[in-house]
Amino acid sequence: MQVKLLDIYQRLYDHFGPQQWWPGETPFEVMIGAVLTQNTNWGNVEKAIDNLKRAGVLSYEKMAALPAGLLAEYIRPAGYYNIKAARLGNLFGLIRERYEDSVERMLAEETEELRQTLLSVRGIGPETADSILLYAARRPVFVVDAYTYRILSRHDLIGEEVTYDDLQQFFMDNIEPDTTLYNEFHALLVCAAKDYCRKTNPRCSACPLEGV
DNA sequence: CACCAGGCAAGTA
DNA sequence: TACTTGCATGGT
Repeated sequence: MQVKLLDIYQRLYDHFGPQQWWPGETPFEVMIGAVLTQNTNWGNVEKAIDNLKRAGVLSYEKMAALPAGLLAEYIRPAGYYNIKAARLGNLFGLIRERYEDSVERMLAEETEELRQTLLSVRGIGPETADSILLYAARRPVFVVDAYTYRILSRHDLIGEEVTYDDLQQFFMDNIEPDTTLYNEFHALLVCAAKDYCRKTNPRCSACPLEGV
């Protein structure tokens, strides 16, 4: 492709500044947030995580031992609380059975192997798996989401038919592996989509990507 | 009131 | 295979 992705990144960074996404205190907290934020506003996820913190159960050992119904109550503000409680339970099952109850051992797994393993968990799809890899395990893995599609297609940079893996590969083929850069770029695309590329606002006015 | 939010899986034909 | 639906709270 002719357009330089780094040019897009630079424009967005100049316009919006650093985003400092996902400032969780531990990789475990970040991982939980990755599941809770599925199709959900981050503000609601913070409420759920705050519930877990105040209850003193925001650790693998404590959370994995909770009855499903109680876990669901804590994460209620994040929405879809029953299904998310089940999904977290599935993730804890993976940690128990494959990584000997050790989050550290899981996060130390080789990147591609860990990605495939995460994808085998019911309730963890590509975006959640890659968010865990990038934001919790700090691997240089690009996270694609609905906003990534929307922005690139609105600017005629991709076709409507590209898959998640296509788009991820496109970014990773054109940008050097860099965890911090991938982190900021993803956050900036979300930021731009919210401000200029909403579903109800197909024509961007004052868009920082005008003319790319 | 309607619409949206940092998805994913199951059901239907 | 290709669409559609369910899951659910909270902010604008």
